[in-house]
Amino acid sequence: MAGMSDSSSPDTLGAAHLPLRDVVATELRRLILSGELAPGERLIEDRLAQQMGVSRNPVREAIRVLSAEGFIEVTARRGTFVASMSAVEAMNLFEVRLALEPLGARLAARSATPEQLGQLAEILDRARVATDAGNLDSLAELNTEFHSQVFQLSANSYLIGMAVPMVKRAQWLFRHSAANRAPHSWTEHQDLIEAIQAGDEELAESEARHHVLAARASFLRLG
Amino acid sequence: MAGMSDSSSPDTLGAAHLPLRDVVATELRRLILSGELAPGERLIEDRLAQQMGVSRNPVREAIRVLSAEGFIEVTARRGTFVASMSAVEAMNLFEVRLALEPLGARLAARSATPEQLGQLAEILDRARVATDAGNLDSLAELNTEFHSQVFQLSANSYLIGMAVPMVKRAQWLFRHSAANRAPHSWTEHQDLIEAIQAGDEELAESEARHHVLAARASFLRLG
DNA sequence: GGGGCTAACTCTGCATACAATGGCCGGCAT
DNA sequence: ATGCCGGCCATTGTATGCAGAGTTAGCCCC
Repeated sequence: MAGMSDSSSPDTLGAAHLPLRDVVATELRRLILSGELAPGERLIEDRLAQQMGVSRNPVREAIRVLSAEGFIEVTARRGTFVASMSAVEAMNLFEVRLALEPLGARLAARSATPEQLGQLAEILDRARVATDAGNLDSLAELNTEFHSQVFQLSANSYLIGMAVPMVKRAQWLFRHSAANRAPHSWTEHQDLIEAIQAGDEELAESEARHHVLAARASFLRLG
Repeated sequence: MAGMSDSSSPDTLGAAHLPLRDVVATELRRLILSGELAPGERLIEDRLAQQMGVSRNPVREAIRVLSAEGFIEVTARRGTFVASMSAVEAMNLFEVRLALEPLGARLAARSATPEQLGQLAEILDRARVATDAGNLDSLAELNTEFHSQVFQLSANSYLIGMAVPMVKRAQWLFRHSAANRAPHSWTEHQDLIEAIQAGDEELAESEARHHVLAARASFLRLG
C-alpha cells in the first residue's frame, strides 16, 4: 500500500510527491481511525475536496480504495458513508483475525530476519515509553504498527495486503468500542516476539491465537 | 456515451444501471481472468477508455479497485500493469487460502440456509453438465462460483469481502499455470457440500483444507 | 389533515480540458 | 563508439464543467 513509509523511496530526486489520491486516502483513513469522522457519517465529495484543497477526482479515487479496504460504504448514486461496525461485524472481524494472525505469526517465525526482529522490538520499546506516559492514542497506533510488522515479517505479500487493512479496522474497533487493554496486551506481544525470535512456528502461532482470543474476550466484556 | 442502456434496464424506477466504473472493473477482471490481458501487460488508461467507449475517469476508478484486489499493479506516474504471479506468490496465495477456506467452510456449516445450499448444489449440477460437455472455461468459472458461494454461506461479510477476490486470483492462477484438474476437484466439492449440509463444522473445515492442499499439490506437480 | 405530485436543489457520475512527469530519441562532445 | 544533454511525445495526474439521479419541501387536491 502506498499509504505508509516508503522509507525506501527509490523514486526520482527530491520533489517526487505522492499522488493526491494517496494523500487524500491516507488522510481519510486517519480521520476515520481517529474518530474525527464518525461511523455512519456521510462523506460529501465536494466538501472533502474543498477541505483538503484538491479537486473531486483524487477524492473519488481515494474513496474507491477506502471502500475496498472496508473503511467506508458506498451506495451507487446515493453517497458514501463511514463504515460502522455492528457487534456481529466485529465478531466477523475477530473470526478472520483468528485465522490470519496465527498464520502470520507462524510464517514470521519461519522467515524473520534479525533486522526485522529489531524493528519489532523497537516498537515494543516505544510502547513501554507510551505506557509509562499514559499516552493511550499512541499506544493504539503502536499496537497497529506491531501487528502490521508481524505480518511484514511473514514475507507473504498477499497476506500482508489483506492483513494490514484488517489490523487497522481492528484498531478502529477498539477506539470506538472502549478503552484499550494496554497492560495485558503488551506482555502477550512480548511472548509472541520471543516465539518468533526462537523460530518456533508452533509456539508463535499459538501465542498469536491466544492474543486474538484474549482481545476478543476483552471486547466481549466491554461490549 | 451512446445509448446502450436498453439492454438490461427496465428503466422503471430510477437506478437500474450500474455505474460505468463497475462495468469497467468487471470487464477488466474478465479480461485478466480470461487471459486476454496478459500478466505484465501495461494498461493505458486512454486506450482502455476508448475501447470501452467511456472516459478515463471511470477507468481510473476501476483501476484503484482492481489494484486493491491485487489484479493489477500500479506505480505512481509510471503506469499500471496486469499483475503477474511468481511461483513464490502463488505459494503465498495458497498459504492464505489454507487459512481462509477452512474457516469459510466451518462457518458455512454453522449457518447455511437450505436455500443457499440449493444454490451450491445447483452449481455442482451445472459443473456436471460442463464436465460432460468438456467445457473447461465454463468449469473454471463454476469452480470460482462454487468457492465464492461457500464463502457466501459463511455469512461473514468481512470474510466474504476478502475471500471472493482471493478465489478469483486462484482461478487466474490455474488458468495461467496449467490445465485444471477438473475430475478430482468436483468430487471433493461434493464431499464439502455434504459436510456443510450436515452442519458438521469439523468435517467441513477438514474437507476444505484437504481440497486446498490437493489443489496446491496439483499446482506444484504442474509448476 | 393526509397522500402524493412536482419543482428546486444537492450531489454523484461522467466527460473534457489542461498541467506535469517520465521515457525516448537524436545531437553533441569526449 | 560511449555517454551526457535537451527537446519531443506518450501517458499519467488534476481540475473544471455539465447532465441526470436522488432528495426534500411545499403545494394541490382529495
